[in-house]
Amino acid sequence: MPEQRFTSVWTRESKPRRAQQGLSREQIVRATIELLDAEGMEALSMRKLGAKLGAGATSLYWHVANKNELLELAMDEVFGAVRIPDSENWREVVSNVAWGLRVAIMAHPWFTFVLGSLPALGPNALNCSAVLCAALSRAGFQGHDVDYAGAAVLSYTIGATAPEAAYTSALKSRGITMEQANRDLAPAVEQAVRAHPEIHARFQQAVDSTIDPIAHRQLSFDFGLVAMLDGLAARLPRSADMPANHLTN
Amino acid sequence: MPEQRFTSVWTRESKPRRAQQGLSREQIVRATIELLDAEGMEALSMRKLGAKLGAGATSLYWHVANKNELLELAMDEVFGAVRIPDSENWREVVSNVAWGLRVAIMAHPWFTFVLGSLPALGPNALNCSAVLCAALSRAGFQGHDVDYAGAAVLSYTIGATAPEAAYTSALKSRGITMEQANRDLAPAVEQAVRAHPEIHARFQQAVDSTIDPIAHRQLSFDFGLVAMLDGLAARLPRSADMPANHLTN
DNA sequence: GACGATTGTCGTACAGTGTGCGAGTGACCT
DNA sequence: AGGTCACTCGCACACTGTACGACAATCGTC
Repeated sequence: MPEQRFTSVWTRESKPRRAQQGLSREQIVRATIELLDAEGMEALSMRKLGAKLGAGATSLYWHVANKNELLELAMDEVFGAVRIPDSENWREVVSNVAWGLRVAIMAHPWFTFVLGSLPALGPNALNCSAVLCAALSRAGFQGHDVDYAGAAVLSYTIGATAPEAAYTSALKSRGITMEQANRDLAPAVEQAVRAHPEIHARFQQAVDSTIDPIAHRQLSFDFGLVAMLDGLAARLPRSADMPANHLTN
Repeated sequence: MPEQRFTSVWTRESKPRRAQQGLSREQIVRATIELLDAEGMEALSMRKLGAKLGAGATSLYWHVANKNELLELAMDEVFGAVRIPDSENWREVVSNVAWGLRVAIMAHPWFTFVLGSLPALGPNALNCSAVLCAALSRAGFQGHDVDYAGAAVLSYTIGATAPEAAYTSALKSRGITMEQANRDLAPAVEQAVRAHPEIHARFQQAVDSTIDPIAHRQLSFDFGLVAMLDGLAARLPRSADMPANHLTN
């Protein structure tokens, strides 16, 4: 049996391109993202995408090996949308990248779906990593710890945002408002809270509607991010720079 | 237009069940997990699942509303596989739950895929949350901070493990060994590292094969987890309990 | 026991999917 | 002028989730 090779958009050299004419890979990826944003993950089909571009479905296969490659490209584009801050303060850099990534993910909820199925090896993903690592390196981390710390921040950011994006996206794709969902969830939540009194706030938005759920989640995200940064800072040789002075009480 | 309602396996009361006969929901979920484990996400089809159970494909629809519900159930089963520790020490509890969840996810790589598309509202997911929150509450967190801290740990754990599981799963489903993948990735990695010298360790497994990649990732996971726990501990009123004394240097 | 209601199974069918293949088209280079 | 590429696309195949309605089996009630 001939052993398979590992392939990804990022592991093959690109084909030579003729002068601009008709479809281009960039154009296709852009259309893919538009379609995904507008109609969600399961509405994306090659035929629909082709139609949107005024082309046949199979024409796309000249520019892209398969649908998965297309998704890899789209995912990396989201990583590319993260604005990279320019600052000397490592906490500021790391924090801004994390927030930027969060915003990008929330704007493209299908992102977490793709991330769950395909590895993220694109240049923009690597760049996000690299920016974090550079800042952490300047902060004083050394050796493997640089990568570990960078991965930790990235992991937290993605892990915190993914379920949130999945949820809002699930609502949107079924055409349900958040109020309606909260109303539908209310009995189940009530029962869950009765069984586990410890988690009263996690779903409190569903019962207590005076709290803005979006603000609530931002607070939650910030709490974890600050904790992570504090934990990292404590690892630095002399951590004389800046206490944890953030918007959480 | 009649507004849609939000539905999930967990938001509808279960049907009355007659005495055990033929298919059962538990049996179906078990078979689903077996099939997913063995052949991966995209190999799961209702027809194949029916065949595996010696039943027609559409018979399944009596016990389950649709494929998504089935995935929700399977996902919650994974949450249920996390062994809940019994300890007074909050760090031990939290740390063990995090590691347990990590192990469960790695054993069922399709998990992160489902998590990316469907919200996790099942009892076992809630229970994981609740156990964490209970420990954190005993540790001294109060009010919303309890939930925030619990969510932070869960988020980090999932975010750190998801891409890893996705990657190994992608390899497995294409029948590629890790050595082969590393070989295929090597040129791309080399180029990436040249462009971003900051991230030399993230892919070092691909070049320097003397490091066991699995151990490497465990170290990385532990690093972030300890940082998160340290950051949380620092938030406690009097953090006189136990320094960060773990396997990282 | 009889009989209607409920629970459960399944064959068929429909609309739609990703993508392999091979024929076609036009632009470029020699 | 002729050949070689970069592309586009129609067709076809195997396969998907699931709505529907016809069946069988078992139950509660008389």
